[in-house]
Amino acid sequence: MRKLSRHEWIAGSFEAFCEGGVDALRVEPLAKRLGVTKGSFYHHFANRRALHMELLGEWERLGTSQIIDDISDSSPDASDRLRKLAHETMRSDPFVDAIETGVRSWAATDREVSAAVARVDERRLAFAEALLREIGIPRALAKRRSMLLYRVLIGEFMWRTAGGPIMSAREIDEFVDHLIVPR
Amino acid sequence: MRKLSRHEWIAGSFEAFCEGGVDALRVEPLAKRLGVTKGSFYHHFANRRALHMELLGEWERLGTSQIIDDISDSSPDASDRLRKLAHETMRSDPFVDAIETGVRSWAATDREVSAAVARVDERRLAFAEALLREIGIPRALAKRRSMLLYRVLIGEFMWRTAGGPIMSAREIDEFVDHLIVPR
DNA sequence: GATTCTCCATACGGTTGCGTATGGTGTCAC
DNA sequence: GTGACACCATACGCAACCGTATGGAGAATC
Repeated sequence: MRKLSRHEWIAGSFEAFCEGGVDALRVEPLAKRLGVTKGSFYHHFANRRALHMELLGEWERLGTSQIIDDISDSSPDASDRLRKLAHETMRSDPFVDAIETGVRSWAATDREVSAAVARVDERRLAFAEALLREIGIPRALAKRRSMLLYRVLIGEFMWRTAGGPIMSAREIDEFVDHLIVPR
Repeated sequence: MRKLSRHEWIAGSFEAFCEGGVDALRVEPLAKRLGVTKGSFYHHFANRRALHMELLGEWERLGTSQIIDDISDSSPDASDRLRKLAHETMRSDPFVDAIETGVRSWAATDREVSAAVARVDERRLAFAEALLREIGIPRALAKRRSMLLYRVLIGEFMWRTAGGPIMSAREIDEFVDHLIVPR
């Protein structure tokens, strides 16, 4: 008899989420997928919603700290770090694409989710804005440019998910060049 | 006894789609919403999928011609038209936001939908690219910049749907300025 | 006013999924 | 080996929804 930990349930759910969004997070199909019955699920989670919120929380935790920590001490030059941030986040990764677009789509019909997305967005934007200010861009302009960067990033995720061509390194560089120009 | 035309069904479905995405396009809830029973639905449509494809087709038809026709003969100056295009498409309209994000989210899990989205994207991109070329941007650069514009647009839709601040006129202008700079 | 056609209500069977209740199986502690 | 505990299977009731079958109401046609 197969025995699963709570974490194995979460990991399996993430996979399912990537393939089918929230709608794929159904107890019985997940159980079948994991080779158990829903008896296992209801041992680990109170209900369906509990799993959803667990995944959302996980996304929120990883969604900010991960990349930010990675970038923060990569170079003493702020524009290098910004460039690296752009390349890292734009890097094509079907797993990341699916999660980011999935969560954002989900947010459209769920207040709790959109609140989490808003928190993540805020932290990511603050990070990008701080980099731009360190480069020497004045406050208001840095704010606008960081939002522009973020819109491009979200657009890129959605775009790739729909099957569009990946943003090339050259495009990314051109774009970063524009962001860091003093004006 | 209330009698509905096929078109009234489609219009009502669009509303529901704006509020809840594809998932809200369910026969019985829609019927209740429209004040009839599903007997009416199955008189006008073969099945649920048929309605979905009808709406998708409608979106594809309107999604391109609408704005493009509006812009095409608005000014003799191409950069003015590009600026107008940016402002028009970025204009905040909850109805448009919901549909654009809803269709794009839907595309993530449905081949037929993602194909339609790809066709619409292609035509919109071609239009923007043509404007940039008319302005004098060389072919390859115009292609990259039109894709950048489009990513920002998609990002803006998703961003607003999640509750983020609307892109200001100033931000749009700054961005267009960057797109039309000769380099 | 009988016929016909359009549109719809109702009833039905079938599927999928949620959540609960209950008991079973394996694994430790001792 | 006997509790105790963690984990799971099974069975159940319930709800939502799909699609079909059938007949009825109303308007139009003649």
